[in-house]
Amino acid sequence: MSSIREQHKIRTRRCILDSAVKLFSRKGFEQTSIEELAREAGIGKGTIYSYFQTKRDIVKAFCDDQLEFARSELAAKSNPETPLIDQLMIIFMADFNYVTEHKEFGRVYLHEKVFPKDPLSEEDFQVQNDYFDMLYPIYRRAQELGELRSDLELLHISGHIYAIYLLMLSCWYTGMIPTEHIGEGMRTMLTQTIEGLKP
Amino acid sequence: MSSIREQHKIRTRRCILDSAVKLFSRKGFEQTSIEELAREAGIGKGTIYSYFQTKRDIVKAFCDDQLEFARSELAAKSNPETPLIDQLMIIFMADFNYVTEHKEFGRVYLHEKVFPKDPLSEEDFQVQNDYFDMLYPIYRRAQELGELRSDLELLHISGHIYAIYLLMLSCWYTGMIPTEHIGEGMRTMLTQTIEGLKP
DNA sequence: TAAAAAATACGACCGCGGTCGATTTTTTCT
DNA sequence: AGAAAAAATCGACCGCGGTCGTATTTTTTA
Repeated sequence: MSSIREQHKIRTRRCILDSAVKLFSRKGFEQTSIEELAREAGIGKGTIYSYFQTKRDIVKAFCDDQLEFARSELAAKSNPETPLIDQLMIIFMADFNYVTEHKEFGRVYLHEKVFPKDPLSEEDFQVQNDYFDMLYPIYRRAQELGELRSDLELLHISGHIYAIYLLMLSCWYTGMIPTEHIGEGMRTMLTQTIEGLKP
Repeated sequence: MSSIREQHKIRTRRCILDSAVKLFSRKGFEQTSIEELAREAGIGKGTIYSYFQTKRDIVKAFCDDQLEFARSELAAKSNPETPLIDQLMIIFMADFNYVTEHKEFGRVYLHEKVFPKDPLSEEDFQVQNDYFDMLYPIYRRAQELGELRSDLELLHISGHIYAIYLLMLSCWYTGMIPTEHIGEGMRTMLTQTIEGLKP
């Protein structure tokens, strides 16, 4: 029904996000001003703030979208018959490769999501939970196949593996591990997670 | 030798840090302006920038100092005869309690240290390594006592436990786990780390 | 001890993120 | 169709982080 208006809004929003990807990737997040972004998108500065509440929210919106997309992609690709660790490697390395190509977005997003200023909103929790939910079937299947203990809560298993993923991201952002070694590092740590630290 | 000048510099630096602790804790990091901080410290705005390069560096300086202090404290307290997990709980809960009382400092510090904009400087790496080094004797002792596998590199063990610690901090900052449950969560996850995920 | 040199303190100034009321564009009502 | 209402656009404006040239204080020199 409401046509011109709605369509235009959707197009403008896309345009802002596209311009953001272009500029943030090229010049960095902090080095790109909202005015520049507005100019690139061909709109006024104030208009951006009727689409996004803060500069960081632009990153959040983009990443949430991408995460949703990645989730649907992976749900299709995943093969429950391959060993757990290989499935995890496929998922996390896909994620990781994405981050390396959008370093600035990943960084700002991680700041907001991992160590936020205020507790996460109900909506942000949902994004997080949706991601965990995607992995649950994999863990459950691994439990059935005897690859994972069945006496552990799925939440704790998910959390544990998420922790390892965060660690690897941190190692990459800090420069402790170069891009080309992240894969083997990830595999080593995942193996260690599954095997355990005790003899 | 150089007296008046050096002494005054040290005193001013302390004064800035004290004022920062006071104001950041009371009003939050972003909500406290440098001008306010300068007024509280009884100096000019520009002067602050001859002691610290950026606003966030004030937090970094404070936290690095505290970390150094905490390290020396713990080295004295630690008892190599208690079970590994209890030692780790003592160390990390001490850290954690400190963070809860300096939430704003911890948040800004973690952003800088875990997902930094640029690779960590040599100096920042040192701070990190010093912290790991403090834990190495504990892990080595645990290996000798048969509590930890001896075929694992200490770096990987340290990294793994650090990952769990980051996870718990994230759960706290996001509001996923309330303060009073962090202890049991930490213990659960550490146990799971040591036992492993496979049957 | 006076003057030169060096180090430190300062606040006006700049560009940026974000706000707000005035203006324009679209929709709804009669 | 035209008027009234609603929604969206805009850029001047505000406070903040950070810079920089100038003023002030301390140290060195003679």
